[in-house]
Amino acid sequence: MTSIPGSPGDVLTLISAGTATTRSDLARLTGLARSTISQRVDALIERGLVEETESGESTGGRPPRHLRLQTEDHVFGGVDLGATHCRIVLMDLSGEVLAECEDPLLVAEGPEIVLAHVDDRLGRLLSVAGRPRTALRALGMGVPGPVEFATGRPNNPPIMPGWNDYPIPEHFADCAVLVDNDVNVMALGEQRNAFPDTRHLLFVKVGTGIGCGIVAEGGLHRGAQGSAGDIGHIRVSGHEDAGCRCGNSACLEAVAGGAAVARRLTELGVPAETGADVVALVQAGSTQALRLVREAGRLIGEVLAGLVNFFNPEVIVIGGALSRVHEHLLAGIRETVYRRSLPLATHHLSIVPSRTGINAAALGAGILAIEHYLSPDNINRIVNA
Amino acid sequence: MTSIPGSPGDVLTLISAGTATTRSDLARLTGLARSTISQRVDALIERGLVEETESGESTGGRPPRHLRLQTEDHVFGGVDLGATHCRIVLMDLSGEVLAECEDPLLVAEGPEIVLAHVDDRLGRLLSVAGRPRTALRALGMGVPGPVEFATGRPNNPPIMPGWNDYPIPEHFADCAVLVDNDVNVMALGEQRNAFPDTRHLLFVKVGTGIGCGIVAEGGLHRGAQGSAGDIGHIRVSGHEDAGCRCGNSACLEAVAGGAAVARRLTELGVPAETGADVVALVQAGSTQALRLVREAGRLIGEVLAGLVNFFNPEVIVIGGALSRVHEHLLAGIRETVYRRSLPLATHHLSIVPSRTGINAAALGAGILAIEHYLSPDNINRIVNA
DNA sequence: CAAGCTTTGTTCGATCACTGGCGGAAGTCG
DNA sequence: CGACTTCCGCCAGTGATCGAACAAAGCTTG
Repeated sequence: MTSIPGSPGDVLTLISAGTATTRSDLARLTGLARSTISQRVDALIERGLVEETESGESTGGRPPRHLRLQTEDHVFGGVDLGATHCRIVLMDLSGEVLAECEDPLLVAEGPEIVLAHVDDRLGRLLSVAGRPRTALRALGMGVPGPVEFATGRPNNPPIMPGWNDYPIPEHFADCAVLVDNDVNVMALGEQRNAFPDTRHLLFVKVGTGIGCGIVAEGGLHRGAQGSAGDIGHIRVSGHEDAGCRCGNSACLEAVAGGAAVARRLTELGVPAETGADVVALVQAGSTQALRLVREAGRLIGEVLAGLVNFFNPEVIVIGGALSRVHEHLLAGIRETVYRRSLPLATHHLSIVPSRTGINAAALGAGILAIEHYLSPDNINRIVNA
Repeated sequence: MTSIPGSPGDVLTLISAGTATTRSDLARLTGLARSTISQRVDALIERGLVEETESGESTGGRPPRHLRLQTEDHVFGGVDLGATHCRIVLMDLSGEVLAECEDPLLVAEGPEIVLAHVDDRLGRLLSVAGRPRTALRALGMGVPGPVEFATGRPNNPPIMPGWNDYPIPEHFADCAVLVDNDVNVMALGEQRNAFPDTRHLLFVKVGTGIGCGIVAEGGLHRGAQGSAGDIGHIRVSGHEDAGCRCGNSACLEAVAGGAAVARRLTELGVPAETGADVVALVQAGSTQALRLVREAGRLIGEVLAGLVNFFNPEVIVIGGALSRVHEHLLAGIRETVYRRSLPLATHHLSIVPSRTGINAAALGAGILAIEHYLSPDNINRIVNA
């Protein structure tokens, strides 16, 4: 029956979430008989999905045998494709990172070259971790542009020439491939790692551009065309003179993105080109850079204030290149959000810097892959096969 | 197992959605044996949830016996509580309206008086429709303020003095009561009635204030504190002088709400007090009123443009008092949204006037009640009892 | 320290829900 | 009018789940 829990997939979900660690736990939580649970767990162990650890502490009777995900036979890849870099992590079923690497790589080289590079590095990571290629179960990938998630095809991505409508998953045979926007996977990674109990979260990436990943009801919100979260081109007041590459003016990105801040710094006589330059200047103690970063925070805060009223998240995470000087950015953001949003929406709202940092996207992409593999439907299919 | 369909609840869901109308349909769709389906359907018929209509058209063999929701034994109430009115509809299990009424009623009279009125009118509607009180299965209610949906308690509602934290459901014994914000139920009603295939929809209510109901993945998004959709206090550019009752300035509501438009009309020498006055003036051919309504549309459009980028809905529905002159309001909204939002997000976006009109909230509230009653969990409980 | 208690996990017969084949019902088609 | 098709109920067979009894393993207590 619907939502009568207890299928192999549900049992595994409870184990993977850490909600249940013993057979008794599972029986209690699912309401199934202990004997049925034993059968299910046996099946999962036989398929290599679960393993027993040695007996744990007794609570007055026979000590339970703890269960956990089997971390040997299954590995997953998380790929963070940026405009100028490629970062890959290899993870086991529990989300532990087994190996990682990062290389400079221009996404503009086109899908053939870039995906061949990914394939090559995945092979190297597998051998570093000592796992056979056949252990690779699924691959998650975050790319810097809009994607039709169902098919894994980029949808007119502005900074990925040659990738439009390219069927990325077909490049990797015998392995499920999930492709999503980079900000989405960052949001997922941050929520799963740092805020597992938070059901509504926004992840704001402040780099050259500005984007936002949306977690609603614990899952990613991608919108009708998969373009949700594109907040870089929302209008901010009082900056009608700032033209944006999108053709409009006063876009958030055109006044508060890393490139925009760098340009304004240059105008003030402090030469800077990229967001990284700005970060360096702030860290070197430039008061002008600091002031502009804080001002950028205020502008981002103005947009976020509206989104807080609209979406009512519990947590807003700030990530991306500029967040390395997050104290100043956050100060500006908080200042505006708490002034301009409704008290009911801000009362329990936290605005925090990213905890997963530079790994956010790759980790999130890996989690996307793991969760796909662990989805009850998929597990039931595996067990019944 | 999870998502193996076929429980009585799932069967009923298919029948109620019109996805399946015969036993064979159900067998095909669920994958269960015909004999099993027959059992299930028998149980549903026995409980009075489903009934057979006479045989339909043959497709070359024995004609199927069509099934539909039993509309006699179950009725549902949908209550639209406004600041100054109370509208109630009585619906059967299929969503058909059996009776309705509307009375002036000040929500500020407080919960005791208002809910006693609701109770009284419900009784009258039941007798008009010729159904016993015991047939009332659930009650949905939309109220003009934020609500903690899980408990049905208003959460510091600004225009509902005396209602803060009042446990509305306790007022109606022996009947499930679901209380939500009025804009939320309007969004739900519009989506279920007019856009059943649309999974992401915004319903914007333009009245004295401005609010927004959010349908994401086919369900209502209420946010962390249930305050999602409160877009009336998002800042619009270029109106720093407009003070708002919330204490800030340049709020959307303070420049484009019905009261704000009326005030600006008065300043231009055309006396008006409320949104209704504005509507009357437009209908009477006042070019100044028309111009201001269109301008209000542009301001609303500016905010919506940002939300379209962020949320990426498929449909935006415009409702509320001012939408009676929707041609002019919509023209302004469309103008700005299509100019300021990203092409990918606007390409398949429709911006349309509400089809359910004045009944939107009451219908939506009724649907909330019906869907609660028809939820697979609840049906399984009923059938197994 | 041995007997009893508590909690965990397994075994196995009983049970119950689902299946799928069969036949009857109720139409269409040639 | 008979052959065919589709729909539906009946019923024995099957397989998954249950629950009671049992075994395991540590704690508790006299």
